[in-house]
Order: sequence, then structure tokens, then C-alpha cells
Amino acid sequence: MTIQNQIEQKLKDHGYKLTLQRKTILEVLLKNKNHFLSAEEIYLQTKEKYAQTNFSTIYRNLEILENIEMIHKINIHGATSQYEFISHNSHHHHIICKGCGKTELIDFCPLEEILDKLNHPDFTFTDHKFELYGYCTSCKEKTCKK
Amino acid sequence: MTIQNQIEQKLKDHGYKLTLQRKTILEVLLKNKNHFLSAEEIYLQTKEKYAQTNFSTIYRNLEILENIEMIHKINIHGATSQYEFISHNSHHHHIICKGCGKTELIDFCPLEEILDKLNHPDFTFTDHKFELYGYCTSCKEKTCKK
DNA sequence: GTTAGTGCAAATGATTTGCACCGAA
DNA sequence: TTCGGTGCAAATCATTTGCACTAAC
Repeated sequence: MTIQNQIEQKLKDHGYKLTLQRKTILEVLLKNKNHFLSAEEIYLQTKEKYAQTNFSTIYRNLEILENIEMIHKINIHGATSQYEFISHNSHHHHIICKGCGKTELIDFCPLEEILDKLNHPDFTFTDHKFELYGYCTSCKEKTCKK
Repeated sequence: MTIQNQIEQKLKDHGYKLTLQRKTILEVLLKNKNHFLSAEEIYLQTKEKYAQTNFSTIYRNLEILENIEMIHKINIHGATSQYEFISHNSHHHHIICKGCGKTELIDFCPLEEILDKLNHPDFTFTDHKFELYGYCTSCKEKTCKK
């Protein structure tokens, strides 16, 4: 059973239909696993394979995929939202260059340690976000103003 | 020298003028130290003291304050931006309730440990974000749909 | 056949901008 | 006096929504 099949099954289990463009969007997200994409990038890549794709459909599908926790949506510094497929077998975080927006993976996750130290019984944790920002070599050289 | 004075000095040092409403916005941010505010909340609270305040002015000032690193701007789950004054003597992070949006402080910061483990010499780190999400007691009881 | 999904165009809502006037230095 | 700051109204831009039509099950 391929990953794509597993996801499609999960969609069915949640009562969603498997339309051609939904499958295409999934392909795009899978192809860019471990990589954030903007809605526009997803739109453009989907359009390549399925020409009549429409922006609303992209957004509606991204919302569904977020709800069933198959993708992560992040907002870097208030810029437009970025989406990433969740690989369940490799939880990770990101280093994000403020110059060019490129991201890199970090394998380490501080969550457990923090939950230990916190000891906060009256709160149910569901989710967390950890991101490092800075400038990559080439952006540093360009002496990014600011 | 009060905190407010220090900030005003910093603004001057950067070549910014000290207008009445800029001071008022600062007061509002200081009064809500350790607390995220939306642009609208800042607008409303500023308006209380300085009636003719305008939204564009709020945004323009928030942008300036962000640039000289006096406030943090965050986007929780793509909702409208939230701003918080940076207290330099108490770096912290937040627990955020997805039900009611209330935030709580965490004193612990995983940054140093991670930088140790990362060993990433070709990247200049400037900034980071760490946030825990979940549901607080009362939101849990309301069996928040999701 | 029923219900969810889609395309389109229009609406929304936060944030930004152009421009003429105002006020701090 | 000279810039930076402000108010206002209009613009922008990502995202959302209403509606009639279409396709998956």
C-alpha cells in the first residue's frame, strides 16, 4: 500500500470523496514532502497536471487536509500561508531563512523535555510549533538590510 | 529612567519622532506586557486615550516597532496578527489555547540546547519561535469541536 | 439519486498605500 | 523650516463564500 493509497483511504474514512483534482493536489504535496509550499505554488503545480484547477478548490482541499491532520499550515512572519505534508514517520522542525525563505529540516524536537519541565496538568496539549529564523550563507553575503 | 523613557530614547536613536499617539501606543503595549494583542485591540485601547487615532497609524507604528525589535509579531494558526512588547529581561514562550485563544507564559526556552545539537556554522540565527497549542480546562469541558 | 465537490465571480477582511495636510525637532 | 507622521479614502491581496452545475459513490 503506497503512501498515496493510505492517504486516500484516510480521506474516505472521513467521508470525503476522491476526486481527480483532490488526488492531484495530494500528489503535489507528496512530491514536495518536507518542503513548505504556498497555496499559489500548490495551485500552479496542480494546474500543470489538471489544467482547469481553481484556487478556491485548492483552498477548500487544503482546509480539509489540515482538519484531518495530513498537512501543516504555517505562517512565517505574517507572510502568506505555507503548507507541508505531514510525514508521520519523521517529526521535524525547520530553519527558515528570512532572506530567501528557503527552509531546512531540523530533526531534533524539544517537546518532550519541555512537557517534563512544565508539568501543566490542566492543559491538554495537541500541537506545537518550533522554528528557527536567520540568514543563510548567500543571503548573509548580500548584506540583507534590516 | 523608566522603561517608557528607554523605549522613547531608542526610537529617537533610530531617527523617529515622538508623537503623542506613538507614545500612547507604547503605553498600551507596555500596559499589556507579556500579553499578545491584536492590531484591533491596540487600536481600541489607543483610541481610549487619543480619540482621533487611525488604523493606518497603528499599523505603521507597529511595523516600526517590529523593525527596531521592540515588539514581536506572531500569527497563530493563520489568524490575525498578534503583537507583544519584548521584555528584554524575561525571554519567554507561550502556551496557546486553541479554544479561547488565551495565552500563558512558559519560562523555559529550548534554544541553546538546540543550537548546541545542531552545529550549523553556515547559518546566522537571529530569531526563533516556540509555541505550544492545546485546550485549557474550560475549553476542554465545552468539548470543543474541531 | 444523493451528497459532496467544483468553477466562477463576487465578497470579505486584514493590511497597505497615495496624497495632502500637520506637527516635532 | 524640514522631514517624518498622520488621517482619510481607496487599493491590494490572500482567502472565503454563494450559487448553479457536475461528478463520486
